Amino acid sequence: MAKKQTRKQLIFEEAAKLFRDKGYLATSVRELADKVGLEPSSLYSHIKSKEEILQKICFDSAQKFIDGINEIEKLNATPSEKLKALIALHITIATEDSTSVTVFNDEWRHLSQDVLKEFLVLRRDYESRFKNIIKKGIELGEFKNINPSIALYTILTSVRWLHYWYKPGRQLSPTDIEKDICTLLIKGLKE
Amino acid sequence: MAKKQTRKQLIFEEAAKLFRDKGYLATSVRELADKVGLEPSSLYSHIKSKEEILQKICFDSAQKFIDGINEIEKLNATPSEKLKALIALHITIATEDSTSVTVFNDEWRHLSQDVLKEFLVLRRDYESRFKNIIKKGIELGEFKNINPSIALYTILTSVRWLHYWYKPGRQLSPTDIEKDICTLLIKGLKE
DNA sequence: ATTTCACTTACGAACAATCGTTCGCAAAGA
DNA sequence: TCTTTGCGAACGATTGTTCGTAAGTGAAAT
Repeated sequence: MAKKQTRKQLIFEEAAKLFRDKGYLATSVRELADKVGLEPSSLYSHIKSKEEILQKICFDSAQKFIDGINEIEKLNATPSEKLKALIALHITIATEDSTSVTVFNDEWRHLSQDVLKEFLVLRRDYESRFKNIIKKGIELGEFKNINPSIALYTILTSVRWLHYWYKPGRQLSPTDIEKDICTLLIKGLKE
Repeated sequence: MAKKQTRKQLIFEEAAKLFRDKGYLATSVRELADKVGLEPSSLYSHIKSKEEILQKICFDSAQKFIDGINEIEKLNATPSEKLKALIALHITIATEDSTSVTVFNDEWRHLSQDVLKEFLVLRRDYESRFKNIIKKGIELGEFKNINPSIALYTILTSVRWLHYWYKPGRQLSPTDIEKDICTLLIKGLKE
């Protein structure tokens, strides 16, 4: 039982790495089997399909963001503080689960129709809640009167390069990175 | 001759759209042929290979950015002004060539080894020149003392969502968008 | 301690489908 | 007549997955 969990886990981990490095479509089941040390057909004792793996990665990652924003919304804090917490959340997830998050960001569109629809609902909901925090901040005069969608997407995507640059063991810690990105987005680059 | 150009152009345009919507690997030559109104084999009277199309899209887009930064570097302007011009450049390209730029951003990694190497050289060079402008701004005290790489990548990627949100005919013009994004990145969201 | 039994895991072979591309040949245009 | 363009058929390669079967595993029964 414990061993089975380990094998299955290994498959998902190696798959995530391959999806990240080559993309979902460019990753073959045979290649994955090779990484895990099995024959292709043997994989199917552990997984239902190749797409099942992508689904798990995408929805697990999504859940992390949702859990995060759930906590942040509960906070008794100003929009400024909540926004900072959100940026911190994204950076934490991007540095701690860099592999999965890259796949989540770049490969979700290869989900099959039904699952894709589910996924997009989650995403739309998340974006809407994020946007509400921005809107609130504008209302209260904490934020500049910028189009909320523009602010939302600029902030959302401005954290999406991390996986490609950040390597654990870099001189800069996630905390340092977080500080700089927060500064840039909230106070601007200009001195 | 004119007709040939038109046909070939049509193929590249339809291919770009398909690559944007489904990804390079998920786009089949048969599907492309269908869009163009030809049989698959007939495509090869106009193109050398499927990858040739991807190459053209990627390098043509790259050239636009390079041309842009060439002009900007020549300007007798402060780093602040140059940065603004760079952001404007990215937004202009993203709104005017939204299709190609999306492919350029998301599909370059499917270029074959040799060409990929070339491509990455161009990109590294561009990023380095962009970063130098940021560094200069920090030196002169125009910009905050943020890690230049972090500033670079945050700015670079913060413009990459446009293709997904921007549709010609939206209430917001590219100029409006540009204004908001510049404000956000340079002066920050905080009032 | 040994045997039995059910269940999980692994394998080799093969499947149908799809992929990008080639080839010989005909039609069309200059 | 020569070159360009288009087509149908087919190529070899690769794709995700299935199937029958054998080996391994752990608990229950002898």
